Amino acid sequence: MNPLSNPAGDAASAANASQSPSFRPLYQQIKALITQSLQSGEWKPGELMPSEVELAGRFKVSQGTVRKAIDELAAEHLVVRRQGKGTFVATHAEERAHFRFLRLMPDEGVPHHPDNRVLEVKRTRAPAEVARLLELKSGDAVVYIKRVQSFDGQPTILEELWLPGQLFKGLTAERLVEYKGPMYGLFESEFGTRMIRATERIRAVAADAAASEHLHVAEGTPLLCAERVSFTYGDKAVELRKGIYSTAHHHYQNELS
Amino acid sequence: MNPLSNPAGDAASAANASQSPSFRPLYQQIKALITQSLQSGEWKPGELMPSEVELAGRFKVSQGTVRKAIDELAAEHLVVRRQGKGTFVATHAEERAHFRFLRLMPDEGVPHHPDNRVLEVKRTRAPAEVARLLELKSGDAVVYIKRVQSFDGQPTILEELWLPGQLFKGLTAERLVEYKGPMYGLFESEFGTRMIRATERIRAVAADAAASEHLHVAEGTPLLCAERVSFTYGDKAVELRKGIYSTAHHHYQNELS
DNA sequence: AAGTGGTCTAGACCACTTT
DNA sequence: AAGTGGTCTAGACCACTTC
Repeated sequence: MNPLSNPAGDAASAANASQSPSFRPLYQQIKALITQSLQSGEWKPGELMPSEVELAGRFKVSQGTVRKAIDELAAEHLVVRRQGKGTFVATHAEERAHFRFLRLMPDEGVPHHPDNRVLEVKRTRAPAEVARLLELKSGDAVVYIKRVQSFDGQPTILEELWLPGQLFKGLTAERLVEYKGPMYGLFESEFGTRMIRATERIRAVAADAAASEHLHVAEGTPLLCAERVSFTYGDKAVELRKGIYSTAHHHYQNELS
Repeated sequence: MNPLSNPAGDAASAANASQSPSFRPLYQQIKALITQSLQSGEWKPGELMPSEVELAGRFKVSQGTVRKAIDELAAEHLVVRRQGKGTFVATHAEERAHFRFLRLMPDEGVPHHPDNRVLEVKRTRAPAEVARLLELKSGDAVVYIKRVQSFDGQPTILEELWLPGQLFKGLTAERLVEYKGPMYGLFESEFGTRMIRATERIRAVAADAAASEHLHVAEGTPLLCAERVSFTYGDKAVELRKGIYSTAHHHYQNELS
């Protein structure tokens, strides 16, 4: 009640009205506001964000509260902190940490001479299964991509992607081929859709005719099958990817922690 | 220099002597001290730890500094915080989150009626490959375990384990069978070795005769092969596990975040 | 009522980067 | 020198659990 004896309590009480049910910490609310600004593109991937003091002033809270909000955003890889420089919006473009979404590693060393060959890009209608996983209606427009990734000249990954047609209107084979760097970099810079997290389901399958042809292995060869659903802000599914990995000289690397 | 104008600077300066090179935050040092106490067994898995105020007193730092140290330990799953109750040493025993190390999930629903059948337990000498991954000398004593895990009566996982002989002296088939709950619970309560994190390498392989027999699949069937190295405190490798998973009705679940 | 972790603030100083 | 994030402290109050 008394600003002098409890300046902290004021802000907290004002925002939360001290209601026990539906209580939400101030820093969570600030975090949500910052996330909205990220989503709306007020600060674009790779750009410098306002400083902590600046944000504290804007939201009328202490720097410590802003700090805790940004701490969580950094832990979720939505922003990157650099001491002395500032806080930056995370980006898939320059980010060396695209290892976050590329888990297939050579048995020794690091990926060498990666090369992408686009086999097909077309606009079509979502099959039932795809629609279900992307939370679309069956028959909605989707972009379909099929490509092969090679390392050291060895074809290693055959993958198919489905993207919501509405979000990726101008996506053509040309732009896909032109673009240098990870595909998620293209998605975020050209189509304003940033992949935040993904879930994968991994199985062992036998090589079918297509896999045999593109990965240069005998039909029936055991291969890894990774089915990925990627999400953007607000846990909205925006990519379905089905990858077939040859694990003769590579493995799927995972950390349990 | 002046305690009145900078009470905070005092503790920090005293500990770090304001040396820029080799600078290490106070809370990191506190974290290391607490980790030592965890490792030494001063507080055992499942037990209640001293409160933050108590620890702050012991280490002669502010509660906020202890708090930041414990925050990181909680993020690494070494301890668990419970509001109103206190901070507890994490345990594999009651921990429902043994999903952290069991990534194979049924295609629908959650694991049902799990059942473990121990096929073999023996003490032997480490093969070169095993010794290398466990950071032992080739020929050192190891415990070898082979078992099959079933879900809903369906044999699904065939796995082999190698453990350093020195750490698991009294480990027999009987104790393994008697023990109810996850194996890591047995390891931590009976042998004082707690698994902290692990790395896995996943491949697709063809079922050999053994896999075919124990998992009831035809020879040549594609199966997942997960090679895991687990680490305890101080990043010391203490388990090598090679699992063969049938992915007919299950998949390896992974979160990319 | 007492104790615990959780939130919030204000202020000082440190480490790092740029001007 | 100035600005940024990073550390540390002290103190108040809140939410939750237990007595």
